[in-house]
Amino acid sequence: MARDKQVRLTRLELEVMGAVWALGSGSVREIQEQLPEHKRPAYTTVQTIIYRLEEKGAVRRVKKIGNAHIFEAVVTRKAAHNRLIDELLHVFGGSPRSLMAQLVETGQLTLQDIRELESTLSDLATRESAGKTQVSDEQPRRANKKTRQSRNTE
Amino acid sequence: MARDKQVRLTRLELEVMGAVWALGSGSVREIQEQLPEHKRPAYTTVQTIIYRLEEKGAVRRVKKIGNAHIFEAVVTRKAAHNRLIDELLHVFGGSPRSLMAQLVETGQLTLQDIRELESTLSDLATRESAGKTQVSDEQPRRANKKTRQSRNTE
DNA sequence: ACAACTCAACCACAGTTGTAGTAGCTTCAA
DNA sequence: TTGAAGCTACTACAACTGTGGTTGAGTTGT
Repeated sequence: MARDKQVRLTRLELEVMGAVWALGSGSVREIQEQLPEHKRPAYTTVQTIIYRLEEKGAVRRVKKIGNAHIFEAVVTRKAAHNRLIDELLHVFGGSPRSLMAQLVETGQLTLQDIRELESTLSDLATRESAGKTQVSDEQPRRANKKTRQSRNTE
Repeated sequence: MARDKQVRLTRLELEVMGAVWALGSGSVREIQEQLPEHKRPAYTTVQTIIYRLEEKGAVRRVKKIGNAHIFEAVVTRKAAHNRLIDELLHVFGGSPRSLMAQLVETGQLTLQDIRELESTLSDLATRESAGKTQVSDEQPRRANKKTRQSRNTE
């Protein structure tokens, strides 16, 4: 459960959060360098965004190494993604189905994908009864022994 | 085919476009009144948005009734939705699957839904071979004789 | 101990968005 | 033909976004 903080993130903020999530934690410099070189803003731009994210409560300073602050995400990737989905769904009149339909229609989702999802899912539903199972947040292909500490809040 | 105009729409603009799509065409007043009463902006606010949408090429004036201009959408609902999906997908690392996974995880999409979609889809795929089939954009339940002129661009 | 670096803090600024007021045409009913 | 009502075309403006410069303090190798 754990009520997640609801913040609206802009495009650039999301981009930066992406870097933070990928890093786990890091300095502004590290975060900047984590961003793809082509669309990599100036150091101070990233810094500004980090500050704004901090005000919004999306990241926080955890410690200081040398004279550099180390930041980490407060808002989880999942929470942020959820927010986005909700907004998208709102536009779609709240129907996840029409969303999916369109994904299919544009070929972004194949029948194949759906079948896979379905089987994964029904498996999951079955074993659901006994023991908590966590659906992985990302890289659903590599089923390694869980990427980092993924708490229930994540 | 038919290359659709790619415009970025803001939340409010989308809201207004929603009204325009729903109406087919209408005056600023009609569009305003089409919006849900709770979040209904002032007349002039809607007017401003319409003007901006016009500049962006998302709507156009089709005629004049009395002294009121009648607007209609240039950008289709589908095109706009697609744009949104693409952006969301970008955030999700381009994977529609993780998007779906999350929809499922949050219970916004049930196994049931997926199965239905799957069967609808495989049916469709089968008859695809012979004759163009159009997956409906909205209200998939009421199969009435097409809501107005829906051109191939829609 | 100091020069060379690196960061943190601020500041700036234009473009976008949300929101709406005002002034002045047009129309329509009397 | 006139006045009310409805519209259009402008204007305003604050908050939010994207982008990055400047300045000065902290850290470090030599």
